[in-house]
Amino acid sequence: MDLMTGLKRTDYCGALRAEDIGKKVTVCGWVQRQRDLGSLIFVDLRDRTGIIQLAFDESTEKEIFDKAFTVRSEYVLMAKGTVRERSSKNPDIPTGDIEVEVEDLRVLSKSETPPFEITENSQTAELTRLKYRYLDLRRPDLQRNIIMRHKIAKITRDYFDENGFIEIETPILIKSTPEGARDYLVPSRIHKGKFYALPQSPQLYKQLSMVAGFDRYMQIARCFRDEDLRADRQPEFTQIDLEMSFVDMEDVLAIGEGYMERVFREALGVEIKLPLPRLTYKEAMERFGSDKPDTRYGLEITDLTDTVKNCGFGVFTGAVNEGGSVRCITAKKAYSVLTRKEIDKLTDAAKGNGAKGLAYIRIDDSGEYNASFSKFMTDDEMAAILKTSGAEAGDVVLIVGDKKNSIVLTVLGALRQTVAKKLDIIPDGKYNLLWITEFPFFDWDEDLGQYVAMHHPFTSPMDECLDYLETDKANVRAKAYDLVLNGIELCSGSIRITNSELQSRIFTLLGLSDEEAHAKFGYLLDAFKYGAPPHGGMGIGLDRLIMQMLGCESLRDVIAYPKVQNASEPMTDCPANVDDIQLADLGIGIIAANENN
RNA sequence: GGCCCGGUAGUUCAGCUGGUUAGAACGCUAGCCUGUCACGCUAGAGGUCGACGGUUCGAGCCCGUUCCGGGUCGCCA
Repeated sequence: MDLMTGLKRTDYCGALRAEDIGKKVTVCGWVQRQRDLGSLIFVDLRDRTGIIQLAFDESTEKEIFDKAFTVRSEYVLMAKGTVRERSSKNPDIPTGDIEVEVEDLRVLSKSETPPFEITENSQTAELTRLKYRYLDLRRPDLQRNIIMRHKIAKITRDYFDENGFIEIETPILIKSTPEGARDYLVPSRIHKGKFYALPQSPQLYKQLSMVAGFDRYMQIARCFRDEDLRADRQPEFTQIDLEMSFVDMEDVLAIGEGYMERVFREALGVEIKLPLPRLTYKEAMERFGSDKPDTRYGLEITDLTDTVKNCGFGVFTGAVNEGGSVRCITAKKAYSVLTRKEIDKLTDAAKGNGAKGLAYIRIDDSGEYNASFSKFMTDDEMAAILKTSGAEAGDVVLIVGDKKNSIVLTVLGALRQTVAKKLDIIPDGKYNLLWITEFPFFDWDEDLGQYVAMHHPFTSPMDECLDYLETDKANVRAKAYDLVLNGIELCSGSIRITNSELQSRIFTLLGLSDEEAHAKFGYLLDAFKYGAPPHGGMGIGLDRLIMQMLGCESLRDVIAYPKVQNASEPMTDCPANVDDIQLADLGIGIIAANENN
């Protein structure tokens, strides 16, 4: 007899309620726990909706009771019976008023003792959980996360569909364009020695879809980047990719904002106030020292350049005289937390970020201060710094000066985050979304010794910058925008270039000859000869969005089968060696095989 | 590639200044138990202390190398 013969599930475990008392039900799921009281056995049966208690009484159904006796954790059961009121209720679970008095029990599958308990908030090492990800995913918190992910994807498709977007699948095997992140390469059997690449994003295909006249495109697209991992970075990740024709930046931002409002409302019941705040890149850097500022807390950067430009401390005046600046953050009520020892740690971190050092003033609760540089300063000069920085009794001022403004700002930006965590001033349950606009078009690459595109070479410069593209590259700004959520870059996009003259000007500025440009992106440039509508778009990091919405600390908590830090997957043990026949088929030989492999 | 943190029963951890047979809790196994729900009680099994090498009369502990994991910088148009 087939295991399922004669039985059909009528209800999910967690869906049963007191209203169902008296109802004949059939439920199935996994054994959370079996409690054997002698001549009475209880089994908690779990499925994706929750837990229902099954009750077995030796005196009424001996044969079924004996079967229940053998049941162990994670056995798969199907049970038919009658819902009844419990004689002692459990107020801690939604089904705690009822239980199923079992009349037919089938063990559909046995289970070995699992390597860790299937419970919420597991303390088990993540590596162990990832080796047995199918068990880890049974845990209620991960079930919730993955189901929420489904829900968000559904809201996403609904929203963009209602706004006239067409979902188009773009290829996974594409041509490598070795710019930006490293590509994952896929060898070709038919064209030995040639390679496909996995897309870092569907960028060029979505622009081609605009040329093709689809007008509004979206895709929940898998993207691949062969770079090192972080808590918020996986080598393969999912992006809500979109592109719109006949629009300017405001239209794209409006669609993006509308999406955020919708997804937060429908998935979390959280209202996001529109329009979202905006900061230019320059403002964001000067106030927060970051192009993805966390605005849930203050601790903003103050410019001390004017205050210290004539002071007695050579480090400060030197920085100012060489065209740099001196700036600070003022940590309120930080005297007891930011001890000398802590500041030493911060100094090391600041040096790691490129600063020469870190100056500080610590003010105790009586207003007495102690500064790392006070012996170089007059009392008036110190007083001026305290006044500009807004420091009061109990505060700590952290000061960085450098001949390069970018170093001063990024170092203070990093300190700002570290100090906020140490002071524990970052509020929970807040979703601070904001746009960053007017990104620099060019970025100076120290290694290459030339300017490269900060966003990508198809990004349109701002109209007012067109006059000085060649003469003042450092000040050219782009029609590029990011959406930031609680200090994480959630989304990035731009208005694209559709004018071929401008595009070739840009390629020239990036040191790309016509031939090179054509070899790399010829199909796009050709396409633009046949009527390209003005267009722009963006990509929204779906994994990061879900991670933030659910308050998770790692992308691994919202991706069903994630990779670990060395880009491998512990469950399947990939990547793995392949046999020589496969390699021969592809015309590939391994040059530097690791001896340990 | 750099830096920081970690690796001891199945799981989470303790293990002193280097000193006898490496402990606890949970889980697991067996027995008892009629209203449990983290059931309770009794007994039991379970360890290459990540690996290799060194110092030492003696190493879980000290040193070196290495592997693995986490975080981060570089990197991520």
